[in-house]
Amino acid sequence: MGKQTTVDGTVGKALEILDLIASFDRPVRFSEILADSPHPKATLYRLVQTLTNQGMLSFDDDRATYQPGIRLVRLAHAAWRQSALAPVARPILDGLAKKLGETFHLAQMDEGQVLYVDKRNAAQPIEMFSSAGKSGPGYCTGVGKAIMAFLPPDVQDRAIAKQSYYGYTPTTIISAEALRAELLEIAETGVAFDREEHEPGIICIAVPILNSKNNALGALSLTSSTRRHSFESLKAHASTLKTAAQEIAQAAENWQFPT
Amino acid sequence: MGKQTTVDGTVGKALEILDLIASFDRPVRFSEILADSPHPKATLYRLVQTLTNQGMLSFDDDRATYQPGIRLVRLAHAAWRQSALAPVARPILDGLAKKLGETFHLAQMDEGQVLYVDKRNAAQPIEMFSSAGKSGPGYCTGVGKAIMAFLPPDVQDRAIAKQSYYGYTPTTIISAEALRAELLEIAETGVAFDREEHEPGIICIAVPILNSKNNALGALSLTSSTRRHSFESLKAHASTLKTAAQEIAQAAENWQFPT
DNA sequence: GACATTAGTTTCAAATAATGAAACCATTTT
DNA sequence: AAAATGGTTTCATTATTTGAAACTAATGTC
Repeated sequence: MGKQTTVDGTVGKALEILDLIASFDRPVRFSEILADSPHPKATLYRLVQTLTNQGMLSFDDDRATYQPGIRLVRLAHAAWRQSALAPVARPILDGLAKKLGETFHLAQMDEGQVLYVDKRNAAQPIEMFSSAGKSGPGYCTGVGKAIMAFLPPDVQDRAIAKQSYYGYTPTTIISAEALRAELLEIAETGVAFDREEHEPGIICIAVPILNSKNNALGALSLTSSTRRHSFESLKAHASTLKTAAQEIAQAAENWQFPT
Repeated sequence: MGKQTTVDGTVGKALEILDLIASFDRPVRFSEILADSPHPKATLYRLVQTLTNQGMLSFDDDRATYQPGIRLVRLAHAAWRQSALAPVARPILDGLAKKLGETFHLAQMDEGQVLYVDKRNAAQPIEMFSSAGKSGPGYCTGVGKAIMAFLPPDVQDRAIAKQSYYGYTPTTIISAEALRAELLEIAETGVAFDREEHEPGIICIAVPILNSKNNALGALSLTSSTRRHSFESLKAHASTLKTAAQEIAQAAENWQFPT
């Protein structure tokens, strides 16, 4: 009878509020949160207080605004270090960027959303959190499709269902059926493309990083613009990317802990 | 009667567990968490389940282990972007690193702990989350002392009380009284030093980043080794650092949002 | 300067969710 | 086969959360 709106008691509600506040992307006043939240004033008030006490939100006394707190950054550090992929992939990404002078992304998937966990750009110095931690849609990015194509059926179904299918550009995939068809093809070839589906002029080739069961742990992509590359010239990098992805998978698999 | 052990209901407990799991710094099994937690099995079990459902923890099916989840990384991205200091300080840090070819840290304080929010190293490319998000003790680092010296009395008292005073090296400050004395001095001069107090051979000079009320928003430091620098040569950078800190403070203060 | 409005905080009885001892199940060990 | 370990579920009890409403403080209006 209808979908469970995912709340998981008080903790769920509190985290929902965190998300909400983060989504504003600027300090917000209590009343703004209230307007966007389903909770009554008093309830929200106490929840926000708790989060603030806990350092998950920080409160600016002068401006009376809330924003995501610094405790999150500390926790995320632990998450990142352990997200099997990012740390082990670093040397490999470095190598790719140095050798090819292109822009590479390492991404994982979280609830149908692509989460970039690392990025290399031979030209500019690395950006910090400003790019790692960023997230984007799964259905219209190379990495997103590469990952989705190699997900266990049930997880894949959920991921497909969670996409928005908003038409960013004329080539964006705007239906679950079309996405399913493309995922099948990607599962065959092991390579995904972004054909200006998210942003005009931006194209990319992506390959999944697969574990021993052939499930995607993440994906690796080379991003470029239509001015720099044609699809043919992108395809030329496919095997290099595949090799790198395999190396990363290998390294991740081997990265076990002493017992 | 006795100190409130900071729990804030269910949400507090859940976050405590997150911290606990993060502190292991490797995937952990349920029983390991149980052993280190004050909660009975069933309670902990449900809490961990909730956190996993919520993506704050991720569960490895094969190994039956938990680790900090990827949703944290996404949230932290928002936190970092908004932590008034880090984004506005970027160009200034870049400039310092390029000009002086030294290692710089930008840090804030969270509950008496120093949290590094950015780092520049002229020699090597920037490390990502691997250094940003890292945290360290406040009482034996340059940035920690620089910040603590410029905290409102009540906050400072709490920060002083929360230090461990573990003697990392022979020069480590190992009592609250000694720390207080040094903080007074730092408040006078506006400059803090780490005299190999945290790690042998590592020294640093740090200055606070102050808001208009003379309270510390964070601190900026130049870190080096005893081989590269004497204290005198570090001191020579004091005014450069102070200027940079002022610029950052200025930029942070001005960084308001359109109304 | 009184009056109204908006924004934030507190109260308290009712509703709900968290608790944890114990039982249970599934593996692994002896 | 028996015992132990590790994880999961149950359910009556207990404690927390809930939210309508009352309240306070600050700001705006006439």
